Amino acid sequence: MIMARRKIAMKKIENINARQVTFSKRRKGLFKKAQELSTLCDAQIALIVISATSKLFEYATSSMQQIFERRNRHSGVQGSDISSTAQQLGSESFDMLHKEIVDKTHELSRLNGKELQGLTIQELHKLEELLLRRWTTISKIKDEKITQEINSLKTKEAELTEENQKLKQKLVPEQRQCYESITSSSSDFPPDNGPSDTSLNLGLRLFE
Amino acid sequence: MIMARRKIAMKKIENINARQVTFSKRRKGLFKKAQELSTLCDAQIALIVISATSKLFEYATSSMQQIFERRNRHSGVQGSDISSTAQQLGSESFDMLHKEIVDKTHELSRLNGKELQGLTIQELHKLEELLLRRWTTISKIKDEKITQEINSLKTKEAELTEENQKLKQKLVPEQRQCYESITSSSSDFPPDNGPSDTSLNLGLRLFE
DNA sequence: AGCTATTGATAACG
DNA sequence: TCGTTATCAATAGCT
Repeated sequence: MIMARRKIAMKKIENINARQVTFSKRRKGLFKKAQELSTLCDAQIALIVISATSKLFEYATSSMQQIFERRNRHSGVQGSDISSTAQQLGSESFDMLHKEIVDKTHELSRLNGKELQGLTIQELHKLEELLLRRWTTISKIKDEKITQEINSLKTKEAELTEENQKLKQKLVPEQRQCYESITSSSSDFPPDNGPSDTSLNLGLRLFE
Repeated sequence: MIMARRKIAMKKIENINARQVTFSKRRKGLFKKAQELSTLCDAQIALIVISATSKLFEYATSSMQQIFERRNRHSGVQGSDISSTAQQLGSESFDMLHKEIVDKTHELSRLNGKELQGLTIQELHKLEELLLRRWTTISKIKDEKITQEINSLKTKEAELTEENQKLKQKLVPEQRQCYESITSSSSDFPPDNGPSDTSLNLGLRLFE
């Protein structure tokens, strides 16, 4: 590239002001290109840019956003049965991933210098891809399971709420009054905007 | 952008062949732009692209690697080394997995086939460790969130159940009977038959 | 921030 | 996939 009125050398722009301007312009262009590539070719993209002045800019397609999870959630939550289930799930996945990596490594070891240099690099790339794919797969499966779990709980909640309503209707007015407060507190629940989202939506979203 | 002989609509290219070609060209262009931006403006950049067919491509400046290595070391505590401006600007726990993959890949790429077999294996082991650590971290964060969500739902459920019981006690025996079935059905939960396995097995085989 | 002269990127085709 | 080329897009230098 390099363009317009005149070419510029492909080296660091020394003039601070000019560099700043170029950074702004090119950064914008880069992000646009990234977004277009993802749209046109259905690719998953993550892009992080940090300026010389340490300003951070990032872009990620939704599928990549999962990975941008933030850790600002501190839960003081004790392990429920479900919690341990989740942990278990994690361990299992972990073990499988680990096993795959070990196997792969051993297999590569067996190649034992017989292979070309290029092939080794190739294998490395394969491994790398494999790992990423593994991670993605596991992550996805986990999400699905979690979503199921949560939906199940929500369904149950709905059932209970409904039963609740029915029961209340059976009560005489005087009795019902005793429970008014409880009722209202439990019926205004987190706005159920499409089940399952809560835990999966915290990615950042740029370009949307 | 959109260019050349004719403009193209900014939507997914349906023709598979054309999409593949465009992906190749644009990806190349995008990486070039990224490289130029980093050179001209002394910016730190990490870029990961995954094609619709799950092929992985990435680019990262070396300075980016250092930053993330440092950040990863402190990944345990959120506010520890956040004195740096870059981290203040948000996304402090940004995509460590992908970042590390990128870093590692570049490191490995730099070996450029010249290295000994043993060293390659070493690198593989490093990569393995890295990925596992990343995966674990992310998995943990997610589990925490999930646990929170689920516990919240469970609390709600308990409240409703309790209220339910109270309401039932207010009913005369004949009425109560009508709801016996509902109660029991909603309390026994989906058979949690060994979570996660089925779906985790669809992994690809190695060296396919 | 805007404005253009230029150069760069690339869609269509071979 | 690779090369060519007509066009469109990005942007360097100025204001």
